[in-house]
Amino acid sequence: MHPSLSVIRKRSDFLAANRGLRVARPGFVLLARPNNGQGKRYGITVTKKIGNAVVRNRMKRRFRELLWVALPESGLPDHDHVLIGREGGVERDFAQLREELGAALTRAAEGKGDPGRGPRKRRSRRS
RNA sequence: CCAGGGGGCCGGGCAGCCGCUCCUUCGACAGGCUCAGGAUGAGCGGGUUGUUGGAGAGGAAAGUCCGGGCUCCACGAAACAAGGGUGGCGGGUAACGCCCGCCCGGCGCAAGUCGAGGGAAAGUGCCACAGAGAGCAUACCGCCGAUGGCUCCUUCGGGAGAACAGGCAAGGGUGAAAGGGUGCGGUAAGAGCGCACCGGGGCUUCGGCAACGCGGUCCGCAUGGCAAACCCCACCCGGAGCAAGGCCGAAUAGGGGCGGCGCGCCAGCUUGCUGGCAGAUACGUUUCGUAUCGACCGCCCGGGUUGGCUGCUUGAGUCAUGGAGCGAUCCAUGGCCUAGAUGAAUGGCUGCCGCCGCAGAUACGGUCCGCUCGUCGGAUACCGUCUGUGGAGACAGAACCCGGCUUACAGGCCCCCUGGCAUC
Repeated sequence: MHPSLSVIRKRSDFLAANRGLRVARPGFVLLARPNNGQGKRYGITVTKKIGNAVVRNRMKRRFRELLWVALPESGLPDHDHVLIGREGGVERDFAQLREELGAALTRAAEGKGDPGRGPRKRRSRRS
């Protein structure tokens, strides 16, 4: 891994990223949010809706490769970057995904995100 | 060759570029700790980064259905009860609901395969629908009507008829199941009523560790099914799980205990310190002196949040050889070390080979035909071979570790067996 990168490990950070910039692309959704000077961090979310463990792991591995290449060059400094897998992301061409991620990062750096999902119903969690 | 049965194994390979995790060799960098100290130094331990060498998902890693190891908790021991599980017999095993062998029964020509396979005269309950009748069985259609009565005839001996009483359970019909089966005799018609064979039950010789089997003998033999309904019998089982459990340091808030038990007044200014007086405790034989203390401090213990380390991979391990056993499996000797991740590594991209289909080329090999039987001549694109092109690539990702079971699975390989056909 590139020395300037680190991994997001806390659930609360993932939830916080939801409130940041949001750029949607056919294979994935990019979330970006400032993190108070903790450097460039990344996280990957692939839900069970996408497929079984094999499919999910493969998607995570490909996304990780993409991020390792793209973030040191064009990532947003001191931001959390979260990639959310979407249906079709596994079959999508790798080079195409790379271009789309670059475009998404550029767009996020300009501060332009897609409209968010709007206020979600809060589900009260036990524990 | 065709059809079928059983068992075992594999489940892509090679290369290039860029990477990940864990060990390992040798450095570099900046900290830390300990020892010694004049500087220097010696040792330890991780972190970052480079470098040398190495390892890195499955047969089901899955479902989490059984059985164990390990850990903590509970508990005098044991028995009983409750609840759950298992259920032919013997063996294997750490153990099992697993495996092996055998027995019995069903299916199949056979190889084989399937079976929760203890108890139904201990008791309770259920047997829907259909059907006349379904558990102290029953009589709808039917059969008979010997016997008694009725009608008719009579040579007065009796005969014929209908089917009232009554007898029967063979045949039909219903059903998953109708109170042994087939046949002969028997009878008015029938019926284990009698007999033969088959089936069943009791007792028993012999064989077998046993389940059970072979035979003998007695009994004409009403007493069904469901126990995956309750139940009875025999045997087994404490609970929770690696987020188990153990350890470590720091910051912040802050609980308990012990000790200081005195918590005050005055002045100065740097506004929380200094000085003085009073005070408490200890010591010194005294009104005195010295030391310490002074509303928060010191020490110890405990809990919460977060992080790190450990548990963590050497184990009922695996391979080879030899031996015991029909086998599951066990024993001996020797070799080997074979993933340890934690928002979770074991990969990303590309090329070639291999697999399948289609098109084309080739008479080199197979194949077919002919004779002069040869290192022969001819035919043919069916197979091989070569070229091009298109496609398929399953089920599925370790999470403390083992033994099983179950379920999913593209394609492929090997061995054994059975039946049929052909040839010798």
